[in-house]
Amino acid sequence: MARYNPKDTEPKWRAAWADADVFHTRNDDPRPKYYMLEMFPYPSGHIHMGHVRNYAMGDVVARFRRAQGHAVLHPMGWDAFGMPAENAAMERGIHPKGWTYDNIATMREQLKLLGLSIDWSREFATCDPAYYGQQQAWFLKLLERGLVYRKEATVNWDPVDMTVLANEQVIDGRGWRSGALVEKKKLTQWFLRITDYADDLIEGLASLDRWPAKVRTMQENWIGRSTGLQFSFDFAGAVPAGFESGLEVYTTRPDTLFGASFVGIAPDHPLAEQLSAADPKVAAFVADCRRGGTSEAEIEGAEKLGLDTGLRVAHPFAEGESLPVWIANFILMDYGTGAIFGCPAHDQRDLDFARKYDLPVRPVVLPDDTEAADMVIGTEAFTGPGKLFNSSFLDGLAIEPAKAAAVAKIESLGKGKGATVYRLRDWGISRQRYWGCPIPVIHCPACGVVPERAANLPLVLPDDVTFDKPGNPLLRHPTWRFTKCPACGGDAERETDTLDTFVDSSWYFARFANPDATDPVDKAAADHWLPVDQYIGGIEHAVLHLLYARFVTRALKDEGLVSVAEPFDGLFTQGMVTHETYARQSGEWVEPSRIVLTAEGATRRAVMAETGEPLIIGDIEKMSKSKKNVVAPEEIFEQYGVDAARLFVLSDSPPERDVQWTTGGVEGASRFVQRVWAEFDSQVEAVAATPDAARSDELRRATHKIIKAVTESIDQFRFNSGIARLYEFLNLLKTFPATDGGVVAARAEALSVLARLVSPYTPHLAEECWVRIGGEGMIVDADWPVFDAELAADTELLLPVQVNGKRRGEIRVAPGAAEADVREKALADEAVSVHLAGLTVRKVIVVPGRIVNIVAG
RNA sequence: GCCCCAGUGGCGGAAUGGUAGACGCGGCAGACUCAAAAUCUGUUGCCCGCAAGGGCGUGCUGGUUCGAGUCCGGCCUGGGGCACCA
Repeated sequence: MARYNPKDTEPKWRAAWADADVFHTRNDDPRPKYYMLEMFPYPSGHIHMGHVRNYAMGDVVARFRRAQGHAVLHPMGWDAFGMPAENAAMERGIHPKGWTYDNIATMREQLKLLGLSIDWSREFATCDPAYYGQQQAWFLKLLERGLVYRKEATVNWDPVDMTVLANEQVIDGRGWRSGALVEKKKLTQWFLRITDYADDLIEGLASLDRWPAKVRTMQENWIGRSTGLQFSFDFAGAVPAGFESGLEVYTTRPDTLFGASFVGIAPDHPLAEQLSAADPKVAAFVADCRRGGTSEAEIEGAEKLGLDTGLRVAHPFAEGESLPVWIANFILMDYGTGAIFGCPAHDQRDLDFARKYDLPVRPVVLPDDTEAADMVIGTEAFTGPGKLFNSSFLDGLAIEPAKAAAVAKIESLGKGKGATVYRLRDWGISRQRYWGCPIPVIHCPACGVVPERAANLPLVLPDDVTFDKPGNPLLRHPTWRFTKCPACGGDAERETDTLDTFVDSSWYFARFANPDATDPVDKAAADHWLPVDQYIGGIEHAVLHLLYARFVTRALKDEGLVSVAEPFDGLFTQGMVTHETYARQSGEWVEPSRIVLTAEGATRRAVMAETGEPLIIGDIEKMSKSKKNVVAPEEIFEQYGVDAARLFVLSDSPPERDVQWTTGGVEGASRFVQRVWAEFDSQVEAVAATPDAARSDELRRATHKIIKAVTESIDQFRFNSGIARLYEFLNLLKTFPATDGGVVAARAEALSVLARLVSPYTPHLAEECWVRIGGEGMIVDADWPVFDAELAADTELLLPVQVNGKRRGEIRVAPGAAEADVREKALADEAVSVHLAGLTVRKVIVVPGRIVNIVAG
């Protein structure tokens, strides 16, 4: 019996699949479609274990659906624009284009090693002019529709990457890629009007029932819709220039208007700027506010600061009453109107502010169990439910009706109206970088911003650029910038900003339907394939890529390019691959490949392989170069084979959770591969014998049960449980050896099923096994086994019998046995009756097919 | 601060309200071997016991139930998201 050698077998089958072009998908395939997509990779140069897990998962689903008779679209491409290519260019003097395409070539070969069922004929990179030219085409359509605009705005500037970042790309005050503290800068930038779709993006979430609730919640929070009232306060006394119609504020608590004790404006509110110009004291205060940092810790510790402007506004309801106008550092200009009214009794920030500056605190909401006289606000604002009091016409109303009444009153006074406000801002897409999709517009001194002519697309990035100086090389290019205005023909300049790479990845799934289309999207092909039936990727894109893609799909739909609003019908967010860390006493990290692990009982030790120097076993963390806890996929493939690696990353943890890479674990998977092969390889000439009906029946039942279990486990993304059942099945199969002539037929069925059930996980092994049992064609073309419901059901049940909730015995009964019979059998059981001695049976609970519980006392 | 998720053997984890710990890793013992590796077999939650057997046990705590890892209340710990968002 030969040991299974993946090094010989795996390349052979990959070549066989490629030769037969089995994974080529036709758009006119009449079978039901299934679009399986994993988030496409950035071509960093090497695949890592995270890729292995992501693509192995997708491949299991793709192969499974394929075997079930679907026309499966399973493509691959490259998210190829972006900073690292430019960094490489600056550090090593190579061109970003060459660097990127070289990396793609390397990674394509590495991915192909994984044996993925991918239609490589549809491959493209976002940096291909054929792709980004089409992106420029739809960008211009959106520009025409007014979904793209340009404005001066305070933006997030990453001083390390020297570019602007969108709000979604600033994590805790730092650039998402560089980790540098983000600065605020005023720049003229291009924006996509994602806020136009804010409502629709929230409403759409409800239909995404195959998305993790967590991602939907994150998007909902990110969009941050709140409903309230926007209205203006009339100035009482002096009226600042330009504010004749009053001061606009926004509130979600119009019911608390009678508790208002001040009005606050943001330090960068136009009124504050106007006052600064006239008064150095105000100017100094505003400058002070700007100095505050944006990081979490700084905001947490920041003290409330305010300055009384001396201006006053009239209370809209209470005749003759007026409120002071303060500039306050905790009010944000870019939310609502940049101005609020403060109700200290029922808002913690307002209360902190009021206590510091000695402003009145007037409670207007009374908790149901409290007397008005006892309602005292100390250092905590009351934000709970109750009835309005101290509030004139609102008195006695609960909060919600009071809100409605206040809004109605303001509306009838013509001072404002109910308003919905979002936390979401428009998507800033300008990047002051070279390696991205050029924004196809021209700045003409006479005509202003003029779109490039469609006929001139793709507007190709020039290759002859230099990276010897920081900043955008397009700005320094001697000729590319300078062009003629498409409208008037006069001298004009091209836009030198490029598009955020998240634009590139926000529609690629539609392009896969037909990557050669002469329009951005081949409508018929996209209508056939979209939406993606199953999308898989990391949770880190919950409010980045996944939100942008939903928005762009809607925009493209309104443009008539696609028919769906939601691009991804099912979403699965897979966990990361982690590894234990090892360090020398000095704190220096050590690669796993240089250590030896030993265990004695529960005590584990790590030492340097060469010197025996004891090491510290550290935390289990995401594989990263800095912690040196990285395991290279190629080395694993070389040592254990691709199948074992694929199997292990899916077998050890639920797919949504992190999986810890361990040598022992991959060795276990490798052992399984060997043991499966051994079962197939041990086939001997069938010995003529009388079939053993009982034993054959037992094996057949197990076989049909495993079909059911594995089918369901893939359906439900419970790969680890399904694999465990396969291990179990193999253990059982080993008790029906090939030499047993009585089970020849049942064993043949079991092997045929086993080969097909493991094929999504270990496709190379499965092909080899298929040949060994004389399967027809390649297993990749074989049908998924179907279980016989009768065989998959039990013929005899082993029911536990409890006495007062403790398990005391077991009885064998037929499924569907009459309750009275089960009861009688349970009471008669010897082990049970021992525990019933001296007790009176009060009640017998029979749960059919499950358990018997005897209550006795 | 608000919202969400998770806590089960030495480890990863399994368990439609119904035999807790499947399966794998690790450990221990044995077979094979001159020996080691590989492989195979057995065993492996904790405590008492020679054994048969018994007791305890799913973060803590209270409850619902014939029966709770699972449902409900309160708490603790860890992780994630949002956050001066009016």
